[in-house]
Amino acid sequence: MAELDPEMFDPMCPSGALPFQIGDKWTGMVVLCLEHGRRRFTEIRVPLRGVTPKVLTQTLRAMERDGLVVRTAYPENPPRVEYELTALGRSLLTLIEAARAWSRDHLPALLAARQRHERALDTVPVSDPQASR
Amino acid sequence: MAELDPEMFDPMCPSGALPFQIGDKWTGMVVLCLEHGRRRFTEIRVPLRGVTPKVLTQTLRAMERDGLVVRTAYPENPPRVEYELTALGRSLLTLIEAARAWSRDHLPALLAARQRHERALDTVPVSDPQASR
DNA sequence: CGGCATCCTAATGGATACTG
DNA sequence: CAGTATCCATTAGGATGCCG
Repeated sequence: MAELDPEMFDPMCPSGALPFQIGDKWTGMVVLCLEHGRRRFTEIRVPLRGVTPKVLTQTLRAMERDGLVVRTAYPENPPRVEYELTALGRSLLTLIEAARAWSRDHLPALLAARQRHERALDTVPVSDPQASR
Repeated sequence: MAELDPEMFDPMCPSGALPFQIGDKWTGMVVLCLEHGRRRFTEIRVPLRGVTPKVLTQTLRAMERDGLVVRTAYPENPPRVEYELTALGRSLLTLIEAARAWSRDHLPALLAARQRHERALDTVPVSDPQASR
C-alpha cells in the first residue's frame, strides 16, 4: 500500500465553499485517507496538514463511536495504533463520490455566483463607508 | 401548490446524527421547502420550527450569494418577499436524495453502533468516579 | 508514538426587542 | 410582513505543554 500523498488535499482547493460536509471538518478526509487500507495515527496526520493531535483524536473517537472506523492499539513501545474503515465507514465513500460529482458539475457556477455578488457590492462602495474594512 | 406541512421536519428524527450536512444547519431544509415552488419568508419559517428571523435571513442571504435562490421583493405594504430555487439550487436535490438513500440504508447501523458504545461505557462505571456527573 | 490536560479564540446559532 | 439590532450561550477548533 502506497504512502499517503502529503498533497492529497490541496489547501487552495475551494472545498470550503462546498455547500455540504461529511461529518465534522476532517471526517471526510479521514475516510479518504483510509480508503485503501489501515493507517497509523501519524500517517493520517500528514495529508491533514495542520490538524492538531487533539482534534484528530476527537474526530477519530467520534468515528469509532459511530462505527465508522475500528481502532487497534498494539501494546508495544513506542506505541502503535492503526485505524481502519468498517463496512459502514466505507459506505460513506459513495456519498463522497456523489459530493465530488456535484462539485465537478456545479461548484464553478456557485463560485461564479459568489464572485458576481462580491463585484456587485464593489460597484456601490459609496453606500458603505466600511467597505474597505 | 399546497401549503408546507408544519410537521415536514420531525424534531424527533435523528437527522442530527447524520454524518453529513448540506450547507449550514438550515440550508438543506430550506431547499426542501422550496422544492415545489416559490415561498414567502414566513411560509418557510413554519416547518423550520423555532428558527429566528435573524438566522433564517442569514441562511437565505448566504444562499442568494451562492446563487442557490433568487429573492424577489414586491414594493407593497405590507411587504411581500418570495424566494425561489435556481437551477443551481435545484441541483442540490440530487445530493439530498443521495443523503437520504444513505440514511435509509445505513443510519440504523450508525445509531446501533452509537448505542453499543454508550452501553459499553455503562458497564465500567467503577473505573470513572465522575461517571454520574 | 499517540495521545491527554489545559487554555483560548472565533464563529455559529439563538433570545429578545424594535422598525419601515 | 419581513426583516434589523443587540446581546448572549454554546461549540468547534486550535495552541501549547506534558506523559507513559
